[in-house]
Amino acid sequence: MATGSIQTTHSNGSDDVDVPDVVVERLPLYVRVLTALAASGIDMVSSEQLGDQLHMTPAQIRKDLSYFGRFGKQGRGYNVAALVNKLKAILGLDRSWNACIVGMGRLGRAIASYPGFAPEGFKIVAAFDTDQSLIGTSVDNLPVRSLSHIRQAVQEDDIAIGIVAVPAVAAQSVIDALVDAGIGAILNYAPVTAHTPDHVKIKNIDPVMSLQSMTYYLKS
Amino acid sequence: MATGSIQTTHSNGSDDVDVPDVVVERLPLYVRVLTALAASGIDMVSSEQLGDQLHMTPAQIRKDLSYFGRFGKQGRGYNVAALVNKLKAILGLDRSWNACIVGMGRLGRAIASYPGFAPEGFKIVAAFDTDQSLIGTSVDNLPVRSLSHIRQAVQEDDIAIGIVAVPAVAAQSVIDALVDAGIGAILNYAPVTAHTPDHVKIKNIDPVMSLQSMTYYLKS
DNA sequence: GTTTGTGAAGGATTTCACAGCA
DNA sequence: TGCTGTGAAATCCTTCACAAAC
Repeated sequence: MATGSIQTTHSNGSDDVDVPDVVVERLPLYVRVLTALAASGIDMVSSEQLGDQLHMTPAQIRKDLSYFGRFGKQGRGYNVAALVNKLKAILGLDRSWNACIVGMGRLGRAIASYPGFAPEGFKIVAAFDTDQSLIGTSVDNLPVRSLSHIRQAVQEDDIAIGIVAVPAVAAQSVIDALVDAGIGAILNYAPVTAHTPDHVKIKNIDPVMSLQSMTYYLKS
Repeated sequence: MATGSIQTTHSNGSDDVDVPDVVVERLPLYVRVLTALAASGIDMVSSEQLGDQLHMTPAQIRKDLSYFGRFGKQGRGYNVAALVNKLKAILGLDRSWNACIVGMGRLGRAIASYPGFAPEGFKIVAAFDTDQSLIGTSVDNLPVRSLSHIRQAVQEDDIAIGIVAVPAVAAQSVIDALVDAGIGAILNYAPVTAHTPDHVKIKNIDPVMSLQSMTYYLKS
């Protein structure tokens, strides 16, 4: 809030809700490259330089940013540190988020052990399964609990994100349970097209499907 | 698809390869749901029923399919078995593909052990790393080789797909090496925006970025 | 001089709506 | 009857181009 706070001149004070999803999905990209630039000591950057790094047009970057405010200065570009902070705040990355994993088979354990979440502020604070032989065991000091405790855990531990790593056939019912427990977002590793109500975001991680569309271009 | 087998009635006489990427990316979704329908003994399906399953409009499904031919029958819908076979052929999924993994740290080993690739026809036939302490070890009977052998291996083993699981800082140079070795497609797990020439497709798997865009919608 | 922010233009994708066929 | 395939319309997204600001 400190330096040169620029109020959006659009409408009211709260964030506009008509930002296209595609724009929101690019913001983490900007955060990442800006963070790298800041780490290498660069403090101003133009949309053209950002476009070179990200292989996109400067106009798109400027347009994207313009949905949220005016962050640049004509003739100079953007202040790297200020912009990265602003974007993190817009994305809600100026705080940490609690997540749980459902499904502690091979995949769930690999996700639980993945060291990339914590440095970005995503803390895995609970793990669930329905398999009695897994319940009570621990993975990286994270005890595996019965799925029947999920509602209580989500509320007690302020869990906003559910990570689904169960077999395809179980995924929709697990997702229903997460929604019912009051989760806000789901990262789904199960190879299914799952459905959530409008107020719950879901994103799928599906390497097989990614491969299956690339083979189209593998003319041989 | 090779030449000839699909004729479109478009006025433009030249062979049209202009199927939008976004359409190609939805085809694996259709293959998956059609495969499930076939397994449950259903042999005809309408675009409306498919739309219900996939949460998309029937018109979009019909439009997507129309890029490749006329597969349906008015009043009846689509023959499930015939359509899934046709789509698999279009995507190149009527054969198997060899892949290699570069980077056999924690993530690379998890990918190598993932049992979801082989049933879909993606065979991981080689693994590479630069770490001398890993080279010579095996993961699930897959020997880890020196990255310097990659060019030879890609050609000898007919490897079309490279899976990148190295740290961010090493990713672009590994990708350059894969391109140089003659790979056709890359599945990149490293959190970087990497660049490839136009003839090499690349797709990124980045769970952290997926989370970072969902938090935008979690602001309470 | 440089570069932003943004209306307008252009392009891509989705949806509509209905002719045509089983 | 029911449903596909597809031009046209509508919507969404990207790029252009330039006034304004530094």
